[in-house]
Amino acid sequence: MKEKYYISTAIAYTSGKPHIGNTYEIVLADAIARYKRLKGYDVYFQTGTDEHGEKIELKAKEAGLTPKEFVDNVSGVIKNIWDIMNTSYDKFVRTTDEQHEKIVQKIFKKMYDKGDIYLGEYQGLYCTPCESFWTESQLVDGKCPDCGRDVELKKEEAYFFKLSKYQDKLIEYIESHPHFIEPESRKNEMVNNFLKPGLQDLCVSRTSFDWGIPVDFDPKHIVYVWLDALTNYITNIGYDPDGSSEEFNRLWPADLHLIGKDIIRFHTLYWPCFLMSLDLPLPKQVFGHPWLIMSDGKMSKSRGNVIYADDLVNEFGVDAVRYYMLHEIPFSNDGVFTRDLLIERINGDLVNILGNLVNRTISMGQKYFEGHIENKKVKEEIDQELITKVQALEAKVEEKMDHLEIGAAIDEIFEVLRRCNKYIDETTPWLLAKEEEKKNRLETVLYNLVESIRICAVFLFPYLPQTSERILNQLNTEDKTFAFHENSIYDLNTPEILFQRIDVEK
RNA sequence: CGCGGGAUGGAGCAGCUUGGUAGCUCGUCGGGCUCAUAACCCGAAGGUCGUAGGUUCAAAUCCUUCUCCCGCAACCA
Repeated sequence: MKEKYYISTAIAYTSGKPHIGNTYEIVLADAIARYKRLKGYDVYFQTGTDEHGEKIELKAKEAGLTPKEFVDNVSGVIKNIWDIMNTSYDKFVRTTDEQHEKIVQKIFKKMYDKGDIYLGEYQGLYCTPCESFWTESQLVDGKCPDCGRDVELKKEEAYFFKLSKYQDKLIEYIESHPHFIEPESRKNEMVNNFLKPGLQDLCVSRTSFDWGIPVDFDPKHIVYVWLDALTNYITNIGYDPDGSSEEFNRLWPADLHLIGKDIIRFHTLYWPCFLMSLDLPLPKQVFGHPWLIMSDGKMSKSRGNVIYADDLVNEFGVDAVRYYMLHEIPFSNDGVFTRDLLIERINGDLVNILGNLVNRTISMGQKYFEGHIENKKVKEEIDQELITKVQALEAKVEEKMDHLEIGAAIDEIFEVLRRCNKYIDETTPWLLAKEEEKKNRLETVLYNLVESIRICAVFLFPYLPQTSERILNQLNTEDKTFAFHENSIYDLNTPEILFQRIDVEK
């Protein structure tokens, strides 16, 4: 019985087409999911779209569509980009799915019956023309940040969730599970800004708009979007207050919620409290990843610096874009996107180190042995250095991946690829080829290279799935194991260019 | 004094927990090689590790001051 691994991304808000920064998360999750599968886990990878809320109601109106028409379209656009990025999610969920809506209503009712949700009065600073509530910190010079007009204190009937009831239990959980919130700086923010001062009860219903899930026993209230959105992680795997499915019992709790650093609060405070209210275990880890930003700051339409992933894929190919996202963004700092840097990575890493190595090795295999390579075992000391490095790769990649240091894991693989290039210089196959009596030594050298490249290709699969398959295909092998085999037989295919060099005009 | 993170050769980063030759990638310069996508390999130059103090035989690493950058500060997602 394989061990399960449940990973999720946040569900994307269907307010518009996601830009490259918004696309980073699904690629990151995909790399982790593929890696875990490679390591033998039974992975369940869920993503999807979050489709309710006032903002969408407004956007739909602007577009002259019904909210449902609007989100059907945007959800499709998002799913399409996820597919263009070659991501291997198992389920794409939508908060407008009937089943989800039904369970959310049941969850709300269950919390209400339990006494964790109660009817109260929401008091806030309200801007009447904008029909929005604002917090004091959101105000600009004490005025509405949208229109600049005065705000007034307004009261409204609303349902509240008793966050305060679970506060101590949550603090205890966070303290006893030091890796629950990653990176650590985010944990500190949550603990210091929210938990230490004390959690206020959360308003979990709205009456100011209609596009959402109605509270079934009081339909003028709409379920708060976050209660609706967060529960997607359980409703879509078979949670039901009246009896959950076997699948749910197998998958829950999730192993990793991968989310943007901007929504840490919802996932590490509200979500755990909701789960405790439902008497469910908490997810094992929430990782608030950094952002991919432009060199001139955050991407936005008003700045005119928006870049979409599908455009880049059309120009450079999916694996080049994946490589950039996965390699350039550090664990806890934002990564900068520039076109120049993308081209530099393609030429410097994918073309020079990886593509050229595969190409020169296979070319020599064809040139000297017509593609047929066996291990003639005419060994020299220098071989072992390479082989040892290849054999150590699995543990090194694992160490980085366990800490979600994706870029560093990729570096480990490229380190071995560099070592292969060096090995070619050290063994000078073109000189061996000139002497007939060194033919077996030459074949041994090529064998070591081909086998090393095979293993690197296997490890590259989570990050560059297409390239990994192309390499294995060129090597004409089905062997996807990690170990360095001594007795394989290769019949190489003809070499083809993996990545085309990008010419930079100067 | 709200809380937290950061400041390391031209660029981007690692090292700091467990003080003791400052490491990596790119760039620059020089050399080698020719199997390969003008790719690959070797070598060199370049850093008072933000500032000022302290602890210590010894500090990028521990403590304190200050400066600058960034994130968070709840009912928008």
